[in-house]
Amino acid sequence: MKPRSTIDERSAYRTTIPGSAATAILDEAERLAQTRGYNGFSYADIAARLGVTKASLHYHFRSKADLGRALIDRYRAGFDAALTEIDRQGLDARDRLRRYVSLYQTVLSNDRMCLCGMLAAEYATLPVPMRKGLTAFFDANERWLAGVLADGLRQRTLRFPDSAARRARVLLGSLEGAMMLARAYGDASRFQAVADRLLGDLSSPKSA
Amino acid sequence: MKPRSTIDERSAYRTTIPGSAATAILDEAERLAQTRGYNGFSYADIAARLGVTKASLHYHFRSKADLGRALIDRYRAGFDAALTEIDRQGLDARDRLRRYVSLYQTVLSNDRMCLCGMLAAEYATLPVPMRKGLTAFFDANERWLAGVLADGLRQRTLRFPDSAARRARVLLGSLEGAMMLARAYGDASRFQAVADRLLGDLSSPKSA
DNA sequence: GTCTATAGGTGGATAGAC
DNA sequence: GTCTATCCACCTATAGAC
Repeated sequence: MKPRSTIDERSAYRTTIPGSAATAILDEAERLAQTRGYNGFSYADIAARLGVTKASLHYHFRSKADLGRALIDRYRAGFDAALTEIDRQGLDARDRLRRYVSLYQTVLSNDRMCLCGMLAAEYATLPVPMRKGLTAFFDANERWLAGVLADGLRQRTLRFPDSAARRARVLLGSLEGAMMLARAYGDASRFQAVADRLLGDLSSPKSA
Repeated sequence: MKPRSTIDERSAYRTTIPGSAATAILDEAERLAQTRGYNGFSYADIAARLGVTKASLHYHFRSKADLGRALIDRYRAGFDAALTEIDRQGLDARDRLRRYVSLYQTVLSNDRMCLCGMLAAEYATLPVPMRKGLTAFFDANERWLAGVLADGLRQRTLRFPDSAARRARVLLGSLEGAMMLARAYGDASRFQAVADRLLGDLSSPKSA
């Protein structure tokens, strides 16, 4: 049977898929950054885990700043995709928020912190190129949340006193903070309890 | 005129007050930890700022872990004192919460993050002796907040659907998270806006 | 693309003079 | 209490062989 293209053919005979080395590096760097922070891991940590030398890491990511930037870019893309997937399912505002919270919960259940929440703490020490990506990530989260909240207001499935944009900002900070503290306590249920209250605040009736 | 004691006499002729070296070290270490994190500063940073050598720092704090622990202990004591001072003034629950928020705002206006919120991000990399102090700090904050919230509930100056203890946990995480994000944006007013909403949620009437 | 080898710097920490 | 001098581990990064 003839392969449909040379690209497919090459793939079939390659033991390592294209970019897999870079992907493996990013995977391990992401895990380390989410648990120990950007200043809390080194090329040596990644190299040891992957069974390669530090020098080979520099072939894929010339500097640690480059690696850090790639980390944020990929994380951002994954998050965007996850939000798009939530939007695709035709859920109401409350269920979309629940799905959003479950993204955090998944991260936390792997003993990790949100990558960008983690890096926000280290902001002052980060290479400048990494900083822009951070606030862009938070801005994107706020925009998505504001859209969902505005939708919930229109549909009367959510209720809150201020604007959707303001409430989105409150929600984002609260979830990141709750996540951070839950991780320090090593107790993911602590996050879930707070998140449930935050969502409850948006849907509970104003009058008895 | 005869000094009342040799202790007083010595003090009068001493150019440096007792423990002032240790205090200066703690002051600078605290500033660095609040802006750059525990893993983001070194003995060299402190020594350079104070115009002494690294070796002399080790005389006062044998290891960086010792310094880190002293940092948390002092921060905790200062916070306890601030909360006691708030309680001493006979304010109602809402004003006590406003004063509590203003403690955060003061820290933030110096371009700093709450020391313990900062260290919470680095939790996995911290020397074990430092970890206990962290959660103890958060526990104390939650207890104080829960007390104020319960008081507000009794006085009917505050209103919220769940228990004071649960709401205290929501509030603490939300304030720490808002602080972290505001600092990344370099915008203290961002924190204030969120804090105002969080407090507003607790006092706004449930019915129109 | 991965290796060996190494450069050049900084980390926390200690010994011993003053 | 502070200094000089030093240790050794670790850091990011590069050169050049394979």
